[in-house]
Amino acid sequence: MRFDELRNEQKSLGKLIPKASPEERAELLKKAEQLKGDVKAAEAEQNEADEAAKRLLLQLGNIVHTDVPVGGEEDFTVLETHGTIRDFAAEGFEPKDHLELGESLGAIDVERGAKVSGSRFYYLTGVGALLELALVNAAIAQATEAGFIPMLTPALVRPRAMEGTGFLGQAAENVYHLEKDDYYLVGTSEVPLAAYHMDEIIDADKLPLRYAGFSPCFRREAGTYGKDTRGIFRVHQFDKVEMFSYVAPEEAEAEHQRLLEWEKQWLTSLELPFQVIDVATGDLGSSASRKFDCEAWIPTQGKYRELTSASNCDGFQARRLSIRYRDGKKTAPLSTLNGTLCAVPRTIVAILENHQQADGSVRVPAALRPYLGGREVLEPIAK
RNA sequence: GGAGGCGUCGCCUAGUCCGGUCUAUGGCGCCGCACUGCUAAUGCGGUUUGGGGCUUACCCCCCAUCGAGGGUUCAAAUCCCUCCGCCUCCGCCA
Repeated sequence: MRFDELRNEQKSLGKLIPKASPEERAELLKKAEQLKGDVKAAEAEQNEADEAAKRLLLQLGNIVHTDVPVGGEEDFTVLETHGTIRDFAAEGFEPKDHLELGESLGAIDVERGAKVSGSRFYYLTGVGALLELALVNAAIAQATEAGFIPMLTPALVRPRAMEGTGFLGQAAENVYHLEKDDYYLVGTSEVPLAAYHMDEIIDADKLPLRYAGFSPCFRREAGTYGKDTRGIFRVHQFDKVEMFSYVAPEEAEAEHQRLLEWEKQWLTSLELPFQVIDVATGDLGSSASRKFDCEAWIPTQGKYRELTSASNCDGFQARRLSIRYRDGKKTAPLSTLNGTLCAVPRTIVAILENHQQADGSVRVPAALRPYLGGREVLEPIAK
């Protein structure tokens, strides 16, 4: 018999006991005692089934949008191209890579980063440190202007937050875990921003909710040995400004486009040439139904590389984190979306390489100057 | 790190000592209706969430839910254990 039926029987029996005469009472107690075992067994069975269903549900990835190109990492579709790639040959000099530039500007120190913390760690020094602060301030200013609420978030989170955002699936090997305290180091503020409204029901008229998170990001970069080993393109720790939206499901696709527009606005203001790609199915991860990346041109690599990424997670994270919205009488999972505004090291790479000049100096894009004390050019320092 | 207090269906709150009469009290807010030139006030009703049954739908019925999970018991908001969070005091610390 089902648990709720047995339980109903047990409850009605329980109501009779206090009122019963002594001899009736003994009889009832005997019956109740026998029922106890049945109830317990049925409950255990129900719990087991619930657990199994939950486990299976957590293994499911999001459903991919039908327009997403099918294939692996290389099978993306280019949607748009913006800006002009510089012809350094025509300008009469060979472009230096970001590390060479960064070192001569006194902006980047990877040697001491490696000495202190190991490979893929770095120091931003002098003008490099100022450049990060300028980028972060400019990005937060743009997001705030667009209506995002600025947020400084925890970088250590509980397992539930990590699991709920979908980072303990196939991406788990890239996540740092503090075993002693069972904390995870977030790889993006998407995690604390999504978990922010965990277990909440949000009134429909409060949507959309938009947050601009700033946090350090930690990535183990397991499985990327030998990839992007020079400089600060791929590192274990960096800072990032991230956009995060909670919207009604029917608004998700439009919001995805809006996030992309804000990313394009940002890269355009930095005067970087870039393309927008529709990421292929094999490179989506478990939580996104569709992902648009903005890739900036990196002169010394001769190709476009990912700077920002905007994902539509639909109800995937909301279901796992139990975040719903109330529209009239009905409550239903809402949709969550996230998009990079500024991942600092990669943005620095792109700025240094694209805006370098023949004498080794780097031109500061106009939009960034107010955040760098009006500085127009970063000059190499004497050794 | 040490000591103590606390966590109740939006918010506040009764109930916990002493288990069954809890189908969780009352107030606020909110929603609906009534009434009144309008507003206000007043009256009546409703107002956690999830699952299941019935149903065109509504209604209604059942189960779970008193921070979470275990345990004791015929029976747990109430007793016991573990964990989480908040508050107060002490210690330490940017």
